[in-house]
Amino acid sequence: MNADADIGSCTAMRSENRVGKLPEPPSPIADDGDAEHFCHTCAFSGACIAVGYGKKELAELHCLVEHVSSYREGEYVFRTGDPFRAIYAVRAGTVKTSLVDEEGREHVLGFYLPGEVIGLNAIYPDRFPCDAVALEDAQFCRFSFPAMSALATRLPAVQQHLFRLISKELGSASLLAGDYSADERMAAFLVDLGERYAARGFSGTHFRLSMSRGDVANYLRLAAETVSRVFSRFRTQALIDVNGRMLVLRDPVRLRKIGRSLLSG
Amino acid sequence: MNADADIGSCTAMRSENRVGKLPEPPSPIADDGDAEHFCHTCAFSGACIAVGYGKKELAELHCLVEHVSSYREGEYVFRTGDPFRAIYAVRAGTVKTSLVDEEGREHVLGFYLPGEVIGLNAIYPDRFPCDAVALEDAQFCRFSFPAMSALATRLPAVQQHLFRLISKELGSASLLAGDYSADERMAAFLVDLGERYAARGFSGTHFRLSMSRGDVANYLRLAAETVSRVFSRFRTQALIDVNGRMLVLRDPVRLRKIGRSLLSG
DNA sequence: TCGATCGATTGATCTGGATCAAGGCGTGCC
DNA sequence: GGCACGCCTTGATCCAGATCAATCGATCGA
Repeated sequence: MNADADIGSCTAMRSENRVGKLPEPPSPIADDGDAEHFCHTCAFSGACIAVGYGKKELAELHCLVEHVSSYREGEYVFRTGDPFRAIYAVRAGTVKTSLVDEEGREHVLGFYLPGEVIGLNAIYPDRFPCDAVALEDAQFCRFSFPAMSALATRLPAVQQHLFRLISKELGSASLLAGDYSADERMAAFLVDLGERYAARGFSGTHFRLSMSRGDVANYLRLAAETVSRVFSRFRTQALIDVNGRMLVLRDPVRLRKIGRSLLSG
Repeated sequence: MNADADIGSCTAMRSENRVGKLPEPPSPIADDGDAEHFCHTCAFSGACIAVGYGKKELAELHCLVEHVSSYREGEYVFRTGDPFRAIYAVRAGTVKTSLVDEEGREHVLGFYLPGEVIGLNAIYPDRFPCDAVALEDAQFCRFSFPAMSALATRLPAVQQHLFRLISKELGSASLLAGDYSADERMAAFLVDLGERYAARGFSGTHFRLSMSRGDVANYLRLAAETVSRVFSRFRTQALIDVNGRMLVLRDPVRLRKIGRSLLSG
């Protein structure tokens, strides 16, 4: 549904999601721990790019990571209009991308979890068409896009990966553009989030929403009150447990059924 | 707004749009006429890829065109689930892409004019995630995607072009996913269509809608009746003239203002 | 400890656009 | 020519979700 995209995966993560019922889970971090000893700090030694590439590719990508940056909650990774130079792999934290239209209304484009990539929509206009804000303290690996393209020229696997990355995000965006009910959207959103966490090695049923109700609402094209109401309804239907931002998917199967039109489509 | 994308442009078109007030315009065809003598019939000799590449690239791309196909109105170029092998450049006619969800509801993803490319959203799933139907008799150049990728590996310009193509479509899809009123959507849609026609050398203010009201409605997430009503309202406001499917943008400036949140964003 | 502030929930009401319904109009076919 | 079928338009009504409003915590700084 959303941009479930990663550069080569960063999937070597082994971190356990220690969430039990509704305690605060550890802030997810994409860190492989070992696996070629890359992606340790994502600084010089890390590329957050592991699975699927050989050592040669790894070493090359490795050199691409220009810079690892940390941002505090609320800080901007980039802003609308900034010249496009690089894409960013989220290493820790969650990012929201959004744009403010001519009327001053905000439109949330997406939420990005550790292991996912932001900035791909900037390639065409050659400027960032949206803002990217850290919803929690976050870390990123910054990849120079020109350098990455050059590498892609030499390594077909990298090129292919980039194509797939953008194409995947295109598919997600198109789906979200469709006409669906509030329940369908919410269910699909929750299941999708769960699956993305699960893909990173975290719990797919117990997690913390790092964004406000307002952000969820905006993303799903709903009002914040509607999001609240749907949560309540889903709770009385034993589909989920919500406690503030802590969330438990109690019946992922039924949720998936509700949101099926938007999922895996 | 929509996928205003072309492979290298096909822009050498010189065809005049002979539409006066509301007569039937010629069916737009992307044909450069001369310019390296490519893209004549788009068969063996044409690649529909011209501007920006040197002769070498042209010659190479040229060889990529596997196949030129003609479709009658209503025929499918590809269907949901078909294995992804190639992308298609529209040479003539208009194409609608759409998907049918689990509930059986259709969701129109986009309309593609001559010079634009369909199939890019199939890269990731490696299958076409939607149907593509000719809304009028149409012609396409078919490019093997593996071959194109291989070429992109050798020719950075081609790679860059592909990245931009997908990224552009991603931007359009995200915009459309936002929350806007019926008027904003319609105005933006009309202006965007006009601009895309204009970019191909046709009139940007006098053109024929090749899709039904129902298709426009579905694309804009509205009911067909609403599209009709907005047309009527825009007409009484002297913004447009509509006569069946013939359309005149009488006040593009004001239209653009109405749809500005969705345009050039 | 006390406000103050901000986010979330819940209730009451409103409304943009959907849905239902009834013609009109053009086009093609017999 | 005339009929039938699709598409489009227009009017009447309905409803999902927005908006307005009130309350209830949390969190936080003084």
